[in-house]
Amino acid sequence: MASRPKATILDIAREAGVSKSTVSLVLQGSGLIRPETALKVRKAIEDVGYVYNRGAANLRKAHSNVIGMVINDLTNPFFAEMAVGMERVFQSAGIVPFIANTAENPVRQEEVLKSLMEQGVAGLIVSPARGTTSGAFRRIEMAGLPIVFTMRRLPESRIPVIAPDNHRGAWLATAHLIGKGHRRLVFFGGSSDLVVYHERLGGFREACEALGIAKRDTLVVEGETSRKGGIACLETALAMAEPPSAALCFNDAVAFGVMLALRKRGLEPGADFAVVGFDDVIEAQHYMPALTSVAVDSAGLGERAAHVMLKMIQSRTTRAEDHIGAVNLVVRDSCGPDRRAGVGDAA
Amino acid sequence: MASRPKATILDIAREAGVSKSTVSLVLQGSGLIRPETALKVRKAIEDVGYVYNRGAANLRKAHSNVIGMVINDLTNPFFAEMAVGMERVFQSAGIVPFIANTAENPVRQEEVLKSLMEQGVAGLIVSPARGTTSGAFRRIEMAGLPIVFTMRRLPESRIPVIAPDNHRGAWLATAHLIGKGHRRLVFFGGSSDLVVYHERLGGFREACEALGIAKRDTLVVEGETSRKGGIACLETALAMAEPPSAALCFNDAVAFGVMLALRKRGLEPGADFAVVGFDDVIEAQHYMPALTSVAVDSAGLGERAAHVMLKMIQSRTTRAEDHIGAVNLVVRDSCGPDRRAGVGDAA
DNA sequence: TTGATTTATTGGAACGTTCCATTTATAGGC
DNA sequence: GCCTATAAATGGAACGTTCCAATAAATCAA
Repeated sequence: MASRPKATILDIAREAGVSKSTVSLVLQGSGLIRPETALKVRKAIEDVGYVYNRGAANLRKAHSNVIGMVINDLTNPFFAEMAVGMERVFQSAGIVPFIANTAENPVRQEEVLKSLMEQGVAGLIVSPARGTTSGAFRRIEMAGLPIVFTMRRLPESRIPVIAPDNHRGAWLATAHLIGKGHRRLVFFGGSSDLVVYHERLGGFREACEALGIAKRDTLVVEGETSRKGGIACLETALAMAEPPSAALCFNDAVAFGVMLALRKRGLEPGADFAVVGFDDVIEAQHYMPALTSVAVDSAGLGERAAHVMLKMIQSRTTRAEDHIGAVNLVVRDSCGPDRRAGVGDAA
Repeated sequence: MASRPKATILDIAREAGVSKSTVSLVLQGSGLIRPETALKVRKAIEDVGYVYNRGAANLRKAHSNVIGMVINDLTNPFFAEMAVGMERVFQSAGIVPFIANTAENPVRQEEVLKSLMEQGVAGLIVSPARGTTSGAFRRIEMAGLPIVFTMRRLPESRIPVIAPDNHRGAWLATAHLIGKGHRRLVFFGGSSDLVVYHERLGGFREACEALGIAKRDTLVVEGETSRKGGIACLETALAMAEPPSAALCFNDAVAFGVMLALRKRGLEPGADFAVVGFDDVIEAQHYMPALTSVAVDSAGLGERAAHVMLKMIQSRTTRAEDHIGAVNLVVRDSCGPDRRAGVGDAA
């Protein structure tokens, strides 16, 4: 039963009593073949259990129907949502996306990209792993393969990027916190090797400055962009001589960690300490308290990225416009007023 | 800049002043070539920006290094965890897993499987979409391609399965609830087109029977295996003339939905209504209250599946043993005693 | 030196497709 | 009947690799 010699179009041709060219034509759905002949061929295909060999085909026509999707952290629901958005549009274009996970590991990313290219993908959608060197995509660009970045950009690369308006999102969230009466704020999580980090932190800082928060009252604690990182961030913040009363978190995962750590210390998120997240993953609305977060429409960004990729493939170009997606702050229950100041409305 | 003609080993050969065979040998890391020659070749490879064409190679050697991983719901963190487990072991074997999502859609699944096969994968790890017909994998079996199922099995298929001990897990969870004094229990979520459903429901029923719960006190409410499904389940249960006091949920997503719906009605999960989940995803421990759930070690199952697949590929067989993974109940705060009975300890 | 042995390198056929240029069959016009 | 136009089917070269058998070069034994 194991591995009989695979059937080829020649086997089908023999079985159906036609030539290999005819079989090939049928396979491609050409209208040149008489319907009855096509039927006969299709039956033969079924009978011999034929599997199309795309590798062999690509040897001639070099137009594969798969695109690679390289993601830095599959366990972050945010990326899963984005992936689903992409799949929606690719499906209707007859393209199959293969997803590969890099787990934030540049070495792994290198392997994965290599493998995808060797496989002859038509294009690449990449959310680069942290610490990716700027040369990592040189080979891909050299090969003239369409590529777009999502969510993250590389410092000095000219590869098109599809990402949310991080700066604005952070600005909005920060303004919200300040509006609630908080006067000593902190930015939690992320690290400076990420461009996104600078964008979000920039929005935070500018909002603070614009709305009259003193420099010495706008704090920053770097950390992992995960629940664990959030826990650690809160610990360091509370250990300060003069702790902040509100935090903007790099993403929702960090915010969840912060809320968790607050609870562990007997503090109530929202009432005793305000926290706002970034990304607005589905879980955000289901937490207790529900998390105020910057919605980035991950599925929409995924769709957008897919469309850009499609366009690039069709027009065989390697250039495209950046796309900065709109964001909006979803206010829920995780940011009450600053207790000490006694300003603002109840959560 | 766009799409120059791609370099082939012949271009490299010319560049390096050797034959194509030599280049091929270098590419495969053969020890037969003189180190200096190899170096010269590698330099040429770098210079011309060569990309290996695995499709062409597979035409001859038919041993690809990619395996396909077909998952029914990428947004369920449970599967992402499993995927990560698999990747760990594949990576060290030099195999690249490509992930494809079917979104519980059998038609989509068909397309994805076809594409993966055409791409010449070495094997397939599949968590079948709900409603998959038993014939869906016939072609794959005919082709003698190694395939293993994870998490779900098909009614009468002989394809090896890697899955948790659903029956036992449900039994343990049910016994726990009964031990807490509950006397009228319900099973929430899932539907009978899933084999897993029958396994878990079976464990629930047997435990009820064995531990003296009357048939008319063991209820069942089918529903989607999602948060939304959980919400719906609770609504129907509370609308009953004689509502249950505790629920075993098909999975954690359903349990989260149930807890959410309880809150909306002003009921406290754990105190007013006991709920236990299944899968023990990471979120379970972070919910309020923390969810009691059946841990299935998803990453471990993923690793297991990967190992089985590796073994199948090496021994070029298409058979393998099923593997039923151990489960254990993680008791947290979501199951207090039955209030009405006033039995058992405090949560 | 000559042959035998080992070490490096090479040409050519094969893999399963596509596609162009042909050939063969079918129909239409007179 | 023959010629032309169209429709349907076909053979062969090409795609980029691997691998076998063969050659060329280097080393050794005598």
